[in-house]
Amino acid sequence: MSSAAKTLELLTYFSTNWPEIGLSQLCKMAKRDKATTYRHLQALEETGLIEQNPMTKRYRLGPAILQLAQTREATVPRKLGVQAPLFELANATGETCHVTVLSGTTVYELASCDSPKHGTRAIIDIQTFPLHATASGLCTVAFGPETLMEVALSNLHPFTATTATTAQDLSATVQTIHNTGFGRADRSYENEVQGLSAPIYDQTGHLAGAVSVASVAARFTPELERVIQNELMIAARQISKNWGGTIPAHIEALWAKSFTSENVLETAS
Amino acid sequence: MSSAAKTLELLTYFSTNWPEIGLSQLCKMAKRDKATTYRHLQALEETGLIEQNPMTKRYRLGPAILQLAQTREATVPRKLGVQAPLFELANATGETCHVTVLSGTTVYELASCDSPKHGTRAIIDIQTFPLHATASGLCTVAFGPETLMEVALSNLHPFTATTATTAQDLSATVQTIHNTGFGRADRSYENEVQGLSAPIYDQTGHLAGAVSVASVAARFTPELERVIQNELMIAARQISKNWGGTIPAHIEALWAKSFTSENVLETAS
DNA sequence: TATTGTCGGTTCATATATTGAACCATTGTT
DNA sequence: AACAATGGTTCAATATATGAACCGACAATA
Repeated sequence: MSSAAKTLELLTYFSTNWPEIGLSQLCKMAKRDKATTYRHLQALEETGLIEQNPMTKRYRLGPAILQLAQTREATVPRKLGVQAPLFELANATGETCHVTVLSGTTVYELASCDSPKHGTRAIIDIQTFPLHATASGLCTVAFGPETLMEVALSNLHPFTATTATTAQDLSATVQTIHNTGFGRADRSYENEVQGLSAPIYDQTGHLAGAVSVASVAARFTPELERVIQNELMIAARQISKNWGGTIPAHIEALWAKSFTSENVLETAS
Repeated sequence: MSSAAKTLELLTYFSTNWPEIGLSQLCKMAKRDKATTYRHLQALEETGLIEQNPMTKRYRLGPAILQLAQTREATVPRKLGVQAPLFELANATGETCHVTVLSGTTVYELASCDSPKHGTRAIIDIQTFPLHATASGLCTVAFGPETLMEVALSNLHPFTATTATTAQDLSATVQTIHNTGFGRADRSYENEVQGLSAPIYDQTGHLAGAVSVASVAARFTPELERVIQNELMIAARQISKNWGGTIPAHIEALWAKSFTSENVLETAS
């Protein structure tokens, strides 16, 4: 691992839950030497990516981050095209929704939206989504670049009893997604969460991310699944459009088939 | 210079004007070796701070930036407290306004706001503000930590004929600011731009940044200066309040004195 | 007030990770 | 077909990162 990578990795320890971290604390978290970590922090501080709270002496993310974010969003306006469809999706399904983006071989959360409908909600607070255990991750593996499968296989951490932990499990799960056009995670990341997802595309024509609904497993029914799938299609199409892309014909075909072959009788509300 | 610092420095080459940069191009800009730069870019890509446009093979800022920005703003909600006062300031003065923040020994732009009032506007598009040549920078030197003076002295780049290029010049300029409570840059960064600024404070009680108005020098009059100073005080107080701080009494005293001793006859509109 | 633990920060000999000239493969141009 | 770009890779030389031990400051404990 390069020194630069180690330095950058420190940034991932800052979150809304833990926004300020002292030197010693960060050393424990990152399992690094104090002197090394200190120098790394200084490099980050020089460029403004972090700053030291003058009162507590602890470190927190710095102002340069905002600069960069402005540039990023001005260049590749992802978030802008996500807000409205995601809000719609949360309202229509009554569940917590996420949009993730694929960058390299990592699935990042871009935005999320809670629905006020239910008292209990599925709350996921992670910054990167495991490829093999979440609906978004699985969907990305299924429709993203092939190399992702290897990456997924290299870390089959068993989150729950139903997490795919063997190459066979995983490839079977992904195969199902290939056949239906929807990502699905049956309590495979958290015990009480049922995930469904759909792929998103941008102007490159490649998969750019995924939109997902995290449903509380206890109230998950075939009817709700229909509703969610329907809303996911709408959201995925809209976000793809906003990102300058379209859902490829073969995915649309899968969705159409999925809706005619299984529950023909009614189109979900 | 540490390898990590070199890596991070690459991020500064991305801007809204130049959002995508190829490997060779970046090497020229940063005056670095290709192999080195490539490895640095890979480290940045691993953490999602940049990503490679799969079409053009060029690099651009990545999605992780947005993550971090969310966390930063959730932790230290700077931007939120700036928008409204800055908009007011731009409207009231009819000029382009900026808010800068001090982090370490660097003055970063946080937000800016154009006024639609005039056809010609002062447009400043930089990400960091020179300490010795801009109203924001000078204001920060005057009221920020003392070490800033040394940093300012270490780079007295002559932008225009009136830029302070000697220790004497600079310390005289800063002394004036100490006496008036307003930062001032008389065409010292760009020939046609007259800058005025006021300091901003946060909950630490230390200077946190500055708010500034960049006026087109051709239409700069004593009356306009009065108006701008008045609006700057309002904006600086409001932003400081939003950031959990207040303008220190000694600054308020300077402002009061400035308004009673010089132009007693009228309080600027 | 002495003791102990923890904090942020620093030092320096050791050794490990970084470096860059030269190289390759691909693509588009003349 | 030769040329000049591009992005990407190799390997010996060496500049750079590393971490155990250290320091001074602070807070809690006794």
